[in-house]
Amino acid sequence: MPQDEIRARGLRLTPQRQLVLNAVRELGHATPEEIANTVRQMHPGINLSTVYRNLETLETAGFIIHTHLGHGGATYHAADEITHLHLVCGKCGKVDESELADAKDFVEIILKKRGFATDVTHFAIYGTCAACQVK
Amino acid sequence: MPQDEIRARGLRLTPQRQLVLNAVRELGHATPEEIANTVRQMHPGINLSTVYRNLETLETAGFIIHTHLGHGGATYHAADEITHLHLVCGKCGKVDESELADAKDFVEIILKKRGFATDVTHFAIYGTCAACQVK
DNA sequence: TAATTCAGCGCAATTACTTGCAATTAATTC
DNA sequence: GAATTAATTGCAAGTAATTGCGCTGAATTA
Repeated sequence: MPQDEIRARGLRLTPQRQLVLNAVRELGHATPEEIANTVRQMHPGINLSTVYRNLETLETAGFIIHTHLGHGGATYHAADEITHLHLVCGKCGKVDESELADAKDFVEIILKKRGFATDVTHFAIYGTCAACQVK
Repeated sequence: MPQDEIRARGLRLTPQRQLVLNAVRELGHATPEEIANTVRQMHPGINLSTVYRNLETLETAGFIIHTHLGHGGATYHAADEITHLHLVCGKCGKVDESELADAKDFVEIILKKRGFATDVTHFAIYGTCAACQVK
């Protein structure tokens, strides 16, 4: 439970912040609009700018992560639920998954050659899924 | 020269479209605003919505690519100039590069295990650069 | 070259997202 | 529990990006 962790970072644990984090966890992949709608079920008067600010604060603190699954807006998910790589088909938009271990050698090559510590959980991999390659 | 290629896809080759493509090539990594400013040097009255639409059309047609280098807006670059992976440091924002060949084995694993054909040129790799790891 | 077609344009409206600021309130201290 | 501090909020304004629509013009055809 990150409530103490939120306070440990000098942040306030406000009801709005707790609700935004809960909504991100509950929804899995979610747009800011979807998160706001979920939060409004418990807190009807919450302002959208409050949701956006909390999303940014929670991401900076490491509790959530955002990715751009295709063009347009970002989607958010809880950081501790990242257990797979996201494979996003550019043709049909389907999101498949692959084990983090599949990127292990690749991550080591980049670290050795460039000194760059990759955060493989923080990006979606674009390409074409098996079904769309047939077309 | 993709002028014939643009027409081959049933698209018109308008002066505005040509200028947008030229601007993306000239600027390398560029935001829509930067692209619009460059285009306006040759075509002062062009509308920003025209720039946005042409960016989307050119990307759909495969001439340019956009990535989200960090939070916020996208940046665009010409598709045929993709020769490296982009390594984006989440701490200082610096963009480093690594050879496409470094992802070769990783791409093969994903294709074999998931049947997913990765387009490695279409994403930025997030993490921490060598300098920021020292901190 | 003129007529025709319809992709593309400019404009204004709209949507998505961010920011400045005064008021509120979570957390701390006494 | 009261006083204090400053992070956070709601609101309105502002910026970034998208969309609907009537008109324009690139490309085709005769």
